[in-house]
This record gives sequence, C-alpha cells and structure tokens, in this order.
Amino acid sequence: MLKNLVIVESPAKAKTIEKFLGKDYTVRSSFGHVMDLSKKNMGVDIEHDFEPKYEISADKKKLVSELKKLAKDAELVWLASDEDREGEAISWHLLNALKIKEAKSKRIVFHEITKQAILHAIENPRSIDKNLVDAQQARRVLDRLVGFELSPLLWRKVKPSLSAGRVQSVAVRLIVEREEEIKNFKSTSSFRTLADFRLKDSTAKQSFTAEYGLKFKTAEEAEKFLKTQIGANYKVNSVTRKPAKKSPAAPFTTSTLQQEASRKLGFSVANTMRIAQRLYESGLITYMRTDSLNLSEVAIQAAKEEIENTFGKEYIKTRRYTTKNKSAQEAHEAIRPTYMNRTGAGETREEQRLYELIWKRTIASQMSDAKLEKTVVEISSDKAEKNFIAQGEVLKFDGFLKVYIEGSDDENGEVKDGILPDLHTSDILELLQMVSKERFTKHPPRYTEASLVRKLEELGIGRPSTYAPTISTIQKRGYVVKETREGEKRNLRRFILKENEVKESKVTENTGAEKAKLFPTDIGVLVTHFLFEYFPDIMDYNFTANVEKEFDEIAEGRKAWNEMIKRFYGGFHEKVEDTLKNAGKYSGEKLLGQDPKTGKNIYVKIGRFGPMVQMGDTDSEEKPVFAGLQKGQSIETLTLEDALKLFSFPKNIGEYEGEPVTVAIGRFGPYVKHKNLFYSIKKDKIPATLTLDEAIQIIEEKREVERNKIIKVFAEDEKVKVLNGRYGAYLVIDKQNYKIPKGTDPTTLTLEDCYEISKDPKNMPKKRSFKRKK
DNA sequence: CAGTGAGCGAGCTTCCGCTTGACTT
Repeated sequence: MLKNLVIVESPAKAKTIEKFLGKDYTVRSSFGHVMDLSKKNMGVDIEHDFEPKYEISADKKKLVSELKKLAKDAELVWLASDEDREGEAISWHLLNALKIKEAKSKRIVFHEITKQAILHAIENPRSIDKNLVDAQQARRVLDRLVGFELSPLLWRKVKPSLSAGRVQSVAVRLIVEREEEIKNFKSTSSFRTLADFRLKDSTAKQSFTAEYGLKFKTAEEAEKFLKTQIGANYKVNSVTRKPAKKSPAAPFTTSTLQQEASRKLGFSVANTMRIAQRLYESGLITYMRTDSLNLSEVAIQAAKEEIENTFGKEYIKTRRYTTKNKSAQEAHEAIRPTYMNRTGAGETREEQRLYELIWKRTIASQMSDAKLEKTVVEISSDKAEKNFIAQGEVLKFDGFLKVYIEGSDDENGEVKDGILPDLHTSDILELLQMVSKERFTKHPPRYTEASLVRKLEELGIGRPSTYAPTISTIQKRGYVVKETREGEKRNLRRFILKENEVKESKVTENTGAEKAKLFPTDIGVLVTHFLFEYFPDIMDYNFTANVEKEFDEIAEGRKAWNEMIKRFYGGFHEKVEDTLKNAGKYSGEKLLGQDPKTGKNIYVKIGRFGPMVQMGDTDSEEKPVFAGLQKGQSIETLTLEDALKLFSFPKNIGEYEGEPVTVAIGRFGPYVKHKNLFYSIKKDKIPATLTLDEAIQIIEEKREVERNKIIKVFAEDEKVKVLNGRYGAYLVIDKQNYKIPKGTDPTTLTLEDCYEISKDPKNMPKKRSFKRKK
C-alpha cells in the first residue's frame, strides 16, 4: 500500500523532490494541466451561467488513469502544483479527474526546490483555494469566448483559418503599428561636430575628443563654422569630476533570458527555451518559465561563497530583487544555476553558452557595484559661441563588471566615454582636427522576437510559458514574418578641418539593414485593422491589465467569476453578431488602374488564399481573371506594372525535347512546367524574363538531383526503392514511405529486408496532424 | 505541394496557459 502520493507539474521536479522526501513518498507529475474546456459548443454553457464543460485532455488520458490508480491506493494525496492561478486550477482538476476525496488530499506549495522548503510545505498544508480556481476559470472562459467568437468572424469576413485572441491580436497590433510609425517617419539630418584635442606644450601625447555644443542643420552652416575655427585658440574652461556607480541587473526571468540570449548569442526565443529546457532536465538550472526575481537563501549563500573564492570578499554584495511587474505570479525562483560553483556545464556548444550566460548573470547579481568617476570638461574657443564638451569615464572599481555586462538594444552607436588625460582649468589646448559629419535620425526600431516579448511583458500580456508559442503562432498564421533585409547605401557629407584647411569628403553608410526583425504581412495589417475597427476594446493595450484586476478581485473572493464573464460577454457577443450581419467582406481592395490593352479595372486585395490581383469587375458579365501575389510583394506597394506582369503567366517560352515549356506562378512561387513535371524557380532568377536556356538548365539540374536520390532499386519489384532524403535514407514501396531502423546500412538492404521493414508498424511515418484537402 | 478566387454549401479551421516528447521526406 502506497503511503503518500505527491503530484507536481513537472517530471524533472518530481525526480528532485522524491530524493528529498524519502521512500514513504511517491512523487509523480501531472505534466501541466490535465483538463481543459471541450472544443464543442465553446466548451461553455452560455445559457447557464457560463458553466464550463471540462474534459480530460486527449494526450493526458493515459496519464490520468495511471495517476488515478496510484491515488486510489494511496493513504494521502499531496497536490503540489505551482502556487499560482493555473497551479491551483491544476490541483482542483486533479481532484476531479482522479476522483480523490477531499479529505484524503492536502494542498501544498513551495517556491523553491530545496529540502527545507519542501519539508516546510509538508508541515503546512492547506486546502484548495476555490476563489483562486474561480479566477482561473474566469481567465480560461474569457480567452475561449474571445478566441472562439472572433476567429470564426475572421473566417467569414477576411479569410479562412485565421485566428484572433486576447494575446496574439495585440502582439500583431504592436508590429503593425510600429511599421506604420516607420512608414510615416521622416528622417532629418544634422551635422555633429567633433574635435580632437591635445594638451599644448606637454610631453603627454594623449589626445581626446570633444563635441561642439551645437548641431548644424545644413552643410553650409557646418562648413562655415569649421572655417571660423581656422587658427582659433582653445582652452579648458572647467573640469568637473563626479563619482558614479553602476549596479548589476537582476537575475534572469524567462523574458530577460530570452532578450539577453537574443542580443548576446543570437538565439531565437524558441531556441532559447528549447536549450534551457535541456539544461533544466539535466538538473543544471532551475525552472526556466518564471517571472520571479527571487533567489533562494541557499542559492544566495552559494553565490556569495563562489564570489569570495573566485574574486575576493570586496566583490560580494548580496541583494534581494523585487519585481515591479504587476502581473507577476512568482511561483518559482528566478532562473539560476543549480550549483553556483559549477562555472560551466552543458553538452552542446549552445547549452554551454546559455549556461554560462545564466551563471554570469546570477553571480553578477550578488556582486558589488562598479564605481566610476565621470569627468566633464568644457573647452572654449575664442572664435565660437558655444563650448566643446568632453566626457570621460574612469573605472575605479570594477565590481560586478568583472563578470557580466548587460546587453543593449540601442542601435545608435554613441561616442563612448573614454579616458581623458589629466586636465585642469586654463590649460591651453591644441586642435588636431575637427570633423563635422552629417547624421540622419533613425526611425523607431522594428521588433525582434525578444523585444516583442519584452513589450508584451511590460503590458502584462501573456505569461512566461506562452511568450515563445505566441511568437510562433503569429508567424504561423501569416500575420508576421521574421526577415533579414539588406540595407541601402546612403551618401553623407563630411567636412574636415585639418592643418588650417577645410575639406569636404563624401562618405557612404549602410542604412535600413535589418536582421531577424518582425515585419507585418498584408494579412496581418488587414486583420489588425478589422479587429481594431470593430473590437477596439479587445485590441486595447490595457485590456489584459483591466481584466487582470477583475481576476484579482475574484481571487480575493470579492466578485463572482461568472458575473464578471456575463458583464463582459453581453456587449461583446452583441458586437460579434452585429458585425457578422452588417459588415461586408473585408478584403482591403484597392483599384490600381486599368489594363492598357482592354481598359479593364485592375484591383489588388486579399482573397481566400491570400493577397492577389484581379482584372475585371466581379459584377461584370465576363468572369474576372485572378493571380496571386508573389513572395515579397505587398498590397501596399504593388504597382500597376507589377500587376500586369503577374497576369502575363502562364507563359509559353519554347520547346524542349519536343514538349512545350511554360513558366507560371503557383501557390509555392514561380515554377517551370515541362512534360507535366514542375520545377521551382529559385529566387535568383526573375520569372518574367526567364529564357528557354535558363529553363532547360533548371530542368536538368533537378534531374541530376533526382538521379542522386536513388540509393537502391530492385529489378524484381520496381515499386520498392531506397532513396536519399532530407533526413537521410528512407524506403518507398508503392508511394508509401517507411523509416529505416537506426543502425541499418541502407546500401546493404535486400528486397526481403525491405518487405520486413514495411511490415513493422514502428517504421510507418507518423501521420501529419493536418492534411490539406484538394 | 502546383494555377484556387464561384452559383451546391460538406466539414474544417480557432483561444490561452500548464507541461513534455515525437519526429519530420
């Protein structure tokens, strides 16, 4: 007979805790939520106080029946899911799904996985907090209602298979709006003047840079100013020294880890989470989905010891960080190494780099401030109205900077405060050179995955467990694309005063280059405008924050959850019905002009399959002709000329091997068609001007690849082939693919071996979850 | 994978938040 069954959310956690608790305790994991709303009829009975219809999630059925058996045998079941809204609901669902009597169960919580914390929790059990569960139900039902009423509305009014939701739609809005800001941004330029000085009549050769206190609007002004400085006298007017300090950043949360890994290691948000998961499962770091800045007392002590041993006592300054984030639930610790004295860990290079980042950030957070001395020197010219200013910074004590400097998203490379020579008031200076260079103002930066996460967190939208999935959803729906774009060269003007002469020189700089930035698509823009027009409340950046306040009131027992939902749903549902009935199709249609040959109208708009051009009117007798836009083309920038090119396909460009060769554009981009076979045209060729020779080359290249694909064929049975694919060798029998078991050399397979392989169901490829219909 | 955009009107898509594997042609 089982004495104690403890259920936590994560299996890695279960393993650790089992060690602390000894053999009277069996620790299992629920793998997160085990129940969810049914997908049928909203999963909510709207007529009867929004009663939720829960069911055991399909992928948890087996697990639940196992847990149920264990729970039945156990004397006592300890529900140890996380101490937050979702965790409370998980415990409540477990109670229901496992059919545990409440008297036989105890609810316990802990914020850190230390023996002390767990034993303390066991000694202080409580019962399930139904108010907190209700707050979760309100959250869950609200998200379901919003998502499952708005999405079908989009299917009807914009395009099938789209989606909308409290979190994703606002995420897309941020990107769409940022793009609009960028489009409306007018870049202006000004001239910034930097002078290099040196102490006159001194043996010290060290030069330093100072900036003139005025920027010039035009090249003429800049040039004129430099000319006035020929032969001018410079001296130090004043020197101000001020002590300053820098403090370390707090330990990592999910969001800050994603940002730093993006800035410093170039990891995507999903990649960071995948690698962190590996480190967590290997027991190297604490839980990676957290919004807490807390470190356990044990961890702080270990960090202190590590700092003392490696850097010395003067580098220690233990600190407790408190979150400013109102939506934080702090069910876990901050992300930190499990063992502070382990300076490196991880199997792959990626794991090692992420681990090192976490180690450094955590250690630095418990180190002393860096002490600096900031110096500001004002320099006057006897021929200029304003002064020149030089700023210097000297590090007096490095403190935490010894191990960690936080990254920055700032793209404007400012002149770094360097080290200044020892200067005093009235010192006479010698001018080495003076440069006035044009600088353009920069548009607000596009979001990266990580900076979008930061913004969402700032707005209190989404949770640590959903940042990465949200980013992937909005890309999967085609609202947003992550792209790297090359910049353009831009000419700048620059004037140099040197040896009593002012010369102009041209400089070019690269501008507008973007690396892995998020751009809205036509569909993203259209859906955002649609939702913003009809559902401004839901698209409001404060919507989540406002409903969170109500969830808190529910959690405190001051409000009934279904009352809150009822109040929200009334107006919302009415608006949905009204839009369904009264709003027309939302296609973003735009008249581009007329076809010069036929005079027919040419439109660009979003159709069932995405952006397209249309020649002729829908209500005319003749059916209009359609053509889809190509990758990289956009409704917003498409010209009449572009549209006419799209209508020129399919185009016959000649004959090869006695059969016609045509060029066309399909769902997957431009292609060459020959003898009923398709050959896609790569990006480096422009389909509109593709010659027959180029087409033949494409055909022959593909044939060559096809030939190399075959590893083995059998004369006895032509249907059986061993082929080389993207993921290595595989077997095909009569159009059905099979995996070849690991450790088998594909070149040695006999026909009999192949039949054997095809009989084992283990070798069947997994069915794709969604198959596109014709 | 491969040219769709329609007049039958099937049957499908979809939310957020909590967890890991499965496994790609």
